[in-house]
Amino acid sequence: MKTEPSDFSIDDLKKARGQTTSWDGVRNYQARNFMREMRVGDEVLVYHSNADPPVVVGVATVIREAYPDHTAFDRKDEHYDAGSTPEDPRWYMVDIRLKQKFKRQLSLPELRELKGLSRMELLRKGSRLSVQPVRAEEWNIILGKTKGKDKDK
DNA sequence: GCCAACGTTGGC
DNA sequence: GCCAACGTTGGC
Repeated sequence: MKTEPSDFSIDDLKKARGQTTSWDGVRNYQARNFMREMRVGDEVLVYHSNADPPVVVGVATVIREAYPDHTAFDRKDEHYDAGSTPEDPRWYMVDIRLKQKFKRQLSLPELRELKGLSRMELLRKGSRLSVQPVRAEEWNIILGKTKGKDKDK
């Protein structure tokens, strides 16, 4: 799951009540569909986009499955969508809780150098999906790398 | 700040 | 249904 740290960072998640947040504001159908596939207990990588450098910063756990994103109903919200109503919601969100903030983060350039990630959605040219699937192999490579880096320090 | 890639909108 | 115009994302 991508987030712009200037908007909501992993440190914001860490400071949040219960280290928990609802992932509202997703306004892309594909991303929404991936969120609807999430199940309680699923783990997600948290990624800082539009950062310098962009980095994978940690892991969070899904603690509530998809439910209507009420920010779409709020006229004053920047993500308001008149096409989404409480009776017939178009947009959904999940709740996640911080599991782990990496001591050493993995930057996008570092990810590109890793073997076995060439098919990863995040690394595809022009990839903009803010919620995207991660294959088990990719997950293991990334987590293994953050552990290795932790030891190095 | 630039711009490529992508999604959405709306005229036809 | 096509596609040009437009807006957004996000790396660089």
